[in-house]
Amino acid sequence: MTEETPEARDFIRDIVQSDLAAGTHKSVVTRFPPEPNGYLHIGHAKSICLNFGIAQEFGGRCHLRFDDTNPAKEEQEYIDAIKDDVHWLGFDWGKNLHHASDYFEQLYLWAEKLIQDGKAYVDDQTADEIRVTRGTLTEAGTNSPFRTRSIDENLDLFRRMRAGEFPDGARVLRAKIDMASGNINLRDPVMYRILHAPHPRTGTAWKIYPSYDFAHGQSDAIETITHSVCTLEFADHRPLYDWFIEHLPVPSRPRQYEFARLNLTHTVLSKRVLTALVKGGHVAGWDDPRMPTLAGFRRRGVPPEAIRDFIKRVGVAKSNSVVEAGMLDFSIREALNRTAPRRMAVLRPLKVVIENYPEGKTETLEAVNHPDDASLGARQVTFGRELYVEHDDFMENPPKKFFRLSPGQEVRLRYAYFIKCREAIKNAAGEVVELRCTYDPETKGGNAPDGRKVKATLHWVAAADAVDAEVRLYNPLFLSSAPSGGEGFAADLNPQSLEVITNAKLEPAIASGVTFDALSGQPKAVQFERQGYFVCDRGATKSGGPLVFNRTVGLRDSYAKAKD
RNA sequence: UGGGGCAUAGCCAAGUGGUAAGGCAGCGGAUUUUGAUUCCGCCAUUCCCUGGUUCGAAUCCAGGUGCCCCAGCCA
Repeated sequence: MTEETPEARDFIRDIVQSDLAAGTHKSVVTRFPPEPNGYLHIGHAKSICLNFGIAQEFGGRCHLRFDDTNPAKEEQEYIDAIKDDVHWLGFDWGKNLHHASDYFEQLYLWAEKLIQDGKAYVDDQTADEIRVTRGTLTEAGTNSPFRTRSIDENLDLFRRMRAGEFPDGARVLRAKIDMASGNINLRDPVMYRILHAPHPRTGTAWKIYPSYDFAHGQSDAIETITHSVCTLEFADHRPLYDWFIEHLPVPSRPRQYEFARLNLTHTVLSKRVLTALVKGGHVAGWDDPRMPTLAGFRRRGVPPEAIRDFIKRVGVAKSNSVVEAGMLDFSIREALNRTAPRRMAVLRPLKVVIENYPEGKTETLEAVNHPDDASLGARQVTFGRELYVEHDDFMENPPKKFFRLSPGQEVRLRYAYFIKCREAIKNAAGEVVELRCTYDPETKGGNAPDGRKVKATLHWVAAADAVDAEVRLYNPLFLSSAPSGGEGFAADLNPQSLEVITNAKLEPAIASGVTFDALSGQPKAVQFERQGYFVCDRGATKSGGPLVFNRTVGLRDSYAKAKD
């Protein structure tokens, strides 16, 4: 029934497969290593799907490992949110939850070993001095005056760094590699810095913290990670990754592979900018439905399978690319189309009075819940003399290809009757505020016994039992398709990214039964016919107040497209 | 000659010497009580450029060009 996009093939999976075939590894072990300094976004989803996906497909395992080596930026809130999001996306690390901080003691011991081997030294230079002596992209650096310190002095100093004897920034531990290397990462990289900051997990136990470069590869080795997959910008670090692994008695030999990170049009996937968006109040939070965060997508009603499908379609390669946001919309619609029950909701109501329908009378009509899936059943809708239709579905002076309501034009009200517009009533400002129509009682259910056809079918809601709701429509966060994410990013923000409609009219069956899943409490997707997919926003729906719906994604609209 | 990476359609992306997959978008057309869905069909004589090797090159060789990343005690 559900058609899965064919299994992805990519250069990383090819490597895994041949390593397995060659017996290099008996099973594959990967890891997803987020730093808990922000929420996960769809770019992380690519890494999650890759790492967990490989483990699943090849019968291995994938660890969740927090790369928590910088307590100055990391917070427990982010750790919790990341775990939630990975689970929501559909992956499970089982017992394999790890933290780089679990290995602080081992890492420290290995640092001492490097000192003892004459491959690391304590540098007393200031950060500025280190920067200057590192050289430039085209000129070699120069050796630190402390580079030739004795092993004993290095050991003593390093132990005193750990003991907290020195203030932040006073000294660092550096690997002794090559200040003239063309690869700047090899110019005696910093392994440890002094940081008197409490850590979310280790508290105040440590006064020094390992750098990414010294922590990551060794953590991989400790966990017997076979394939350490990361993004392209770390390719330059691979020689350093290998250098530490080669010079240390680590328990396994992981290999690093790099792929191109995901970029999406009309948004930004940089933690720096996303954090600024939240902290600057440009959005309502990390889970604002306009955010490209997993939390944002979830709140907007995007099902996790849609994100997985999208990631699968995008593929994995090494060339930088920017994927059109429309491709994600496609995956979302495809997932939702299969499962979302249909309902009628009028977003911008225009009152309709059926003049030849008896005053005070109502009747009940049957409407199917899904046109292609009878198992979803049917529900009853009320029809009466006064109705609401979509304001956009009426035009007083329609252009050629406008098939909807206009004076004298007959259309079908879905599941109900044919109606014909007799007159449009306007207010003092000349705006159409009400339509006077007639209906054909012979067309009950929506077909004319005489075989005549109409060119449009409209959704509608009976005034008698319409339920009021607020509906929030979301549009791209940024105006330009490729926002720079630079300093002035705020000027590029789309002022129309959120449209709030406060007077929508829903058929009552929306309020009862299709809003939240009884067991999981998750919002249930519903299609408002001819408009799009929506979910109830529980956070915004206050008890006693009107329901609040978020538009997940609109339906394709070839008419709107043809108009432009 | 700093180091590293990448160039295949509007956007992704296969292809690894045998004559350019697939998806998204777009464009036609059929079906349709959602201008939705579904279904059919079209959409690169050419793979950044220029030479070369070869019966044969997107794939191999040489030389160019363009774009991305790196000078945090961030990851």
